[in-house]
Amino acid sequence: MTTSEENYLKVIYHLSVVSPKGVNTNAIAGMLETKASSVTDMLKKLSEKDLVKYKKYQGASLTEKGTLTAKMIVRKHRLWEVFLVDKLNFTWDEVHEIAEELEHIQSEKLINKLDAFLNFPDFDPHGDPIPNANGEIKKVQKQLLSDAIIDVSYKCVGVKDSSAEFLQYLDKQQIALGSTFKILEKDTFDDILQVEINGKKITISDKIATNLYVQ
Amino acid sequence: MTTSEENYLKVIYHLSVVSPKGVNTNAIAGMLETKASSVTDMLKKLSEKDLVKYKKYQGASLTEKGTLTAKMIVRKHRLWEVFLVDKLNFTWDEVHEIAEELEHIQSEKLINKLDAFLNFPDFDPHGDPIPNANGEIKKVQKQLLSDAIIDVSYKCVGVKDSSAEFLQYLDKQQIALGSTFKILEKDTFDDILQVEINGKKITISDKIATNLYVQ
DNA sequence: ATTAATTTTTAGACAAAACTAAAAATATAA
DNA sequence: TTATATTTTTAGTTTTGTCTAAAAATTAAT
Repeated sequence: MTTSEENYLKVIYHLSVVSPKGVNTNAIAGMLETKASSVTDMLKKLSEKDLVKYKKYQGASLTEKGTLTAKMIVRKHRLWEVFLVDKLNFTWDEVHEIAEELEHIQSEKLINKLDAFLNFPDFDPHGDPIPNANGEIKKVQKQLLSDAIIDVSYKCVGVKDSSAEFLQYLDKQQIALGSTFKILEKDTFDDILQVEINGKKITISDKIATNLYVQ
Repeated sequence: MTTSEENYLKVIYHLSVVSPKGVNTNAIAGMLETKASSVTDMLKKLSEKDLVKYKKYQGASLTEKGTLTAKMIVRKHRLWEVFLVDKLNFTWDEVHEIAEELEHIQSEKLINKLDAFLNFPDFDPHGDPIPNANGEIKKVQKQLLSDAIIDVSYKCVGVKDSSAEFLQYLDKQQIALGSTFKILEKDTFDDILQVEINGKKITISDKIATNLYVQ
């Protein structure tokens, strides 16, 4: 498996959540910052290897083999993120880029020993679930803060957007995984929320509320 | 920097210890399991980048910039080895291969944080010195067991051959870094040694004695 | 000091993964 | 439903790092 092939599988895996019956060539190209023609070439190659189901003009989806492979890459990515944050004291906005490299290290023994060293975490520093060694993922009930109900208490369990900019904004607002939320007021016109976070009252825009998962 | 360029620098760095005035094209090819013609191509490229001093038919040596780059790769390799052994409980014969991949992860911040996490180790699991963030290497007085004197007490501080086979053989003989040695008898004809290791008397062949560093 | 052997370099080709530009298929709109 | 727009694929290049085979330079040997 080359790094390039792995990156394609990972992107198709992530895009399949929203397009389960077939991921568009252009969508893949967009995620990988490459051209559609390059994607076509790679889809043929991955199809030959029985990792991707691909019919011309019909988009791509992962085979069972491809899905498991993709999950193992995601597993590696997220475990390394936990390592970087928990053990090396990186902040949650710094780890994605480094994990993008580390996820391509091959040894299965390495990743299973790392998993044990980290005490078999279920979630990465952004609240995303970590597939176990069999590819099983602990599904968890969560909703966007924007869909939350007034006066009910919630806990922040994840972010939808995990860009460095967004994460740094959350740091500035002192919002982190585990923060407690209660919506005090919801403006129906512009969707701006008055929220109590960890006891403090602040105003939160719709853009933030639609990118925070609570429980 | 590509992985391939880094591997060439690393090999030239290691071979320079024995051929300081210029490393042969064939020697590099041998270490990298590639062909001499490929080496010539790469030497030209590295020379353009001012990492290698290269004159046709004259062999290659590292520039100052190339030396520092090579040292940083060696630093990464050896720090990862310490991590694998000390934190993930790998054995010393398992770590080289994995470190060959990990040494190409780019982030400098990562490696410095890893260094701190490991408490700034001076030596890797095979007794080889770890360059610090400035490329400085703690030089240490050591000699081969084959050059040791009868009836003097020594401590094992490193291995010259760090192949998995040799390391596994040492494990079987219960020889590890820190083991104490005393040569009891030296056969001048076939160079076989009678040695006391950690209090136990055993026979050691010349091949072993010329691959163990003591102090 | 020539000749022979070895090492190194050049020249030309190839595979992987990308690209551009043009053609083909599909989707959208009048 | 036909025309237009968009998406996807094909065809042909490029770059990186490798290869083989042949030529050139160096080293060793008689």
